[in-house]
Amino acid sequence: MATSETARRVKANSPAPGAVAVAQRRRGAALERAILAAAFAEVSHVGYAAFSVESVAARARTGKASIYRRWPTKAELVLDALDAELPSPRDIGLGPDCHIDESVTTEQALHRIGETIVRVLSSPAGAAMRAVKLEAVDDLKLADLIDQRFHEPRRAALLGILERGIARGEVRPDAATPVVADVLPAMLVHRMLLTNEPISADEVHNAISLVMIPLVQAHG
Amino acid sequence: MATSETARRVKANSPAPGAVAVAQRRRGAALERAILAAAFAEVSHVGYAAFSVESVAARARTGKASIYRRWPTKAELVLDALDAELPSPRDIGLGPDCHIDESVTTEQALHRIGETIVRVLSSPAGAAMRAVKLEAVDDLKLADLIDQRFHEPRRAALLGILERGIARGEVRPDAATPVVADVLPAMLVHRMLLTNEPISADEVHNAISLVMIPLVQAHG
Amino acid sequence: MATSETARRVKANSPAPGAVAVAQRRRGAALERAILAAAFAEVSHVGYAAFSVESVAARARTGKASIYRRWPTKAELVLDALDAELPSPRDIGLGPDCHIDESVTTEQALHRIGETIVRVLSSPAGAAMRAVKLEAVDDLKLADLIDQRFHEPRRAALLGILERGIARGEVRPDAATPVVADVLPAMLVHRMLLTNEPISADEVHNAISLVMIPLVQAHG
Amino acid sequence: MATSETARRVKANSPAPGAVAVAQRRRGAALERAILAAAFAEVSHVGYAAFSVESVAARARTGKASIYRRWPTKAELVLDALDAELPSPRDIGLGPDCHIDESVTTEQALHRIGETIVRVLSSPAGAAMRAVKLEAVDDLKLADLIDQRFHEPRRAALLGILERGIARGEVRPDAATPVVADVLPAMLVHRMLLTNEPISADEVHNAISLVMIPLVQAHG
DNA sequence: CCTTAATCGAGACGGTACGTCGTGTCTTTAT
DNA sequence: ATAAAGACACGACGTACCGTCTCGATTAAGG
Repeated sequence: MATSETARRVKANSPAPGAVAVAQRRRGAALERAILAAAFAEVSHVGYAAFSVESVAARARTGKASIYRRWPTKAELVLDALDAELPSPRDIGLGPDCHIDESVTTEQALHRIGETIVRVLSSPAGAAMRAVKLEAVDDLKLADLIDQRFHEPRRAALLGILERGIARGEVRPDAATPVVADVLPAMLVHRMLLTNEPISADEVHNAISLVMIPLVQAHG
Repeated sequence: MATSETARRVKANSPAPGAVAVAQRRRGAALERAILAAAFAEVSHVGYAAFSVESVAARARTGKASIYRRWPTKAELVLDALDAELPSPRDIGLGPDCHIDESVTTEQALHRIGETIVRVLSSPAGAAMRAVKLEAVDDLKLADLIDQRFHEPRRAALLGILERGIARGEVRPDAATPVVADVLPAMLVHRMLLTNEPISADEVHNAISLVMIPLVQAHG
Repeated sequence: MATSETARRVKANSPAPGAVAVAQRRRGAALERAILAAAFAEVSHVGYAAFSVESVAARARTGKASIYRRWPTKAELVLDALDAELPSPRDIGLGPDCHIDESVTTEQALHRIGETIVRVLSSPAGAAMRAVKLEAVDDLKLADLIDQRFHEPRRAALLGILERGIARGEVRPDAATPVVADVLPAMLVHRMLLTNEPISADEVHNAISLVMIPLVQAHG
Repeated sequence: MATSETARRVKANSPAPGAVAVAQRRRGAALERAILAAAFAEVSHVGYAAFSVESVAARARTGKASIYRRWPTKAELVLDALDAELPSPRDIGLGPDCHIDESVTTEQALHRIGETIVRVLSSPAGAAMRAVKLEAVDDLKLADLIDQRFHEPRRAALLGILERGIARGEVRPDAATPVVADVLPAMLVHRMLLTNEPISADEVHNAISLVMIPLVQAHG
């Protein structure tokens, strides 16, 4: 039995009368983009908890199967959606291969990256991202994915800043390690998770001047 | 009339005719404890995401209504369950009035506290706690509760260690601030959330020797 | 993960503003009747092939689970729905304990039952019933069920008529067997299945006068 | 941009790189035969209800389009499959021109034909055939095709036997009518559809000795 | 012989329905 | 009154097929 001797439906198939072109059936990358955009919209509007594959499919005007074919879990779908929409380090001029102007000091660069982290975390997308981490609590693979996608680039950007600082004599030579590079994001994320209140500019300033700078500065 | 001889009838409500005594019906505090224990067991076994009120009710051999009457949301139920089962700060040697032996250096004390944090975070209850924390993203009350219950004692303990270190001349005088005291927990929690893998002793060691010590040490 | 941290929806729960009474939630027999009525309506309107549990649930304003709790398969649901709505032999005065007027001859009684069979088979419900048999082709249990519910009563009614005929001297004494009693329904059903055209009164007449009467009549 | 590194990419379309030769692509009649064989296999193995075009395509190692191009509906596909695989009337000794030995009585001939009907109906193909027949309830063309292919030959054979019986003095002169000739097939088909259990030799015997013989015999 | 047009194989696509599960509410029965 | 049990209305889950469609790869035929 299983499924369907589902009545031969009188195929409507009318091309949405009024539509200019028949809205070509999308496939491949175009469809993928549409789904990701819908997923991002969905997660921004209703949040992660209320997020459903069903709604995304409806919003993207596609079938659930086309989504499940690409993303096995809700978390990975949301992750990709965020990835496609959130600014990457490069977008804000801090990517590993981005040139930073000579006049910018290490401290200023740290501020810039700190503010970006805070801004992203504070957006609706940031809330979604934190929620995805929830999912990752019991899911090693997902946790790794988040690390690779979100944290690794920032870690690299920070490492780059530290190395540049060494070259400029502002940072002590042994400070450019991953452990040190993780300190700033860790503090900001932790702070956000703890109190769930907006992080003020002062707090970012404090984290940098009271922790990062003392930690890395050349004792010259 | 000939109605539905086929229908699978709801089974007669006989109270398991073999049961000798019906094991006294619990109520009030006794019932509450049973539910919390079941919730804790559930969250430890299947994790937070797969946690369901239905399963808790089954495990506690009670009805869902008895649970909903007491806890409006899953998060609060789990939080209460954790609260009831997790060791208190004093139990793990982090109480504000716990004495540290003279012979212990600041670095050794930091190690001790780092290992304690890791041990608690790594337990099943810790996993649940992390999940509740992330769930609490939009819930200030929950966030505060967790902060007060889990993080505040550690912050206090760390501040105590730093002040003791200043007295012993091992720590520079201006390092005993809440911001600095939060660095170690932040790093460990962040690390845990990121990769969800067990944190090795080496990593704790690194966090302390590469970050905490350079950050706080007196420049002799 | 599985299901739902499905957003705490702001329960509308408004009792259909304007509704006189809150339309008490149905249960047990009342709900069952509503479902069967909906199923019958559905099968009559769209036919068996296009019949879906989903639509029945919608029409009966209940959930699918309440249907699946009672009927494991579509076929059994339809069967029960038909059973509840179709006339039983007793309804048409041919039940085993129904008294038949003295003045009615065996031949007339056979006509009456033949016409009833044809009428039922020709109704939308009859079409559905035939379709249920399709399902039964690979399903022994279902086939038995159909036999018990639909054919056994008619067989009994026919046997009753034959026995009455023996008492009246119109039927030879050894003709009142199940095999003989099945001949008329078999012919009519077979004829219906074969050509799918309406069966005329003449055809029923022929079946009776050319087959049944010669088969059972006393040779006196 | 950083789009969906997670997305499970459609696998590259390489033609199974280990396969030595790609086993010639079929078309036209050869392909058609392969599809019909697959459809027959499918209907024999899983039955008519669970039959799916998708499975047939997989089994025949072709695409769904190649099937839909040829058969618009499941029923027609199955019917053609049966048509191609089932034995023709002549193969089973029911052809109009098959000679019956002098020594065979009418009763013996009826037995022979009854057993043949039962054998065919009981085969997997017979089950499929019954299902198609029931499916054809609303499809006159299909109904006719089945009638012509399966029932007409039997009716003719039976009429032949009855006429031969008249000539031999075993059958009363007015019994050789289509209505009478349909009685035996009707009973057997009906019996099969009803209970879906194998029909024993005894049952065939009963149908003949309790119904056919009394019905047709000369009263001499 | 080499195009060129079919048509094949594979499977993505937009859908519908499946049967299951968990939600939070409600009802019933038995303490 | 409240506990236990579980039915109920609902909505989403992830899967299976539907019938249509697109996209190379293969072929058989025609120039």
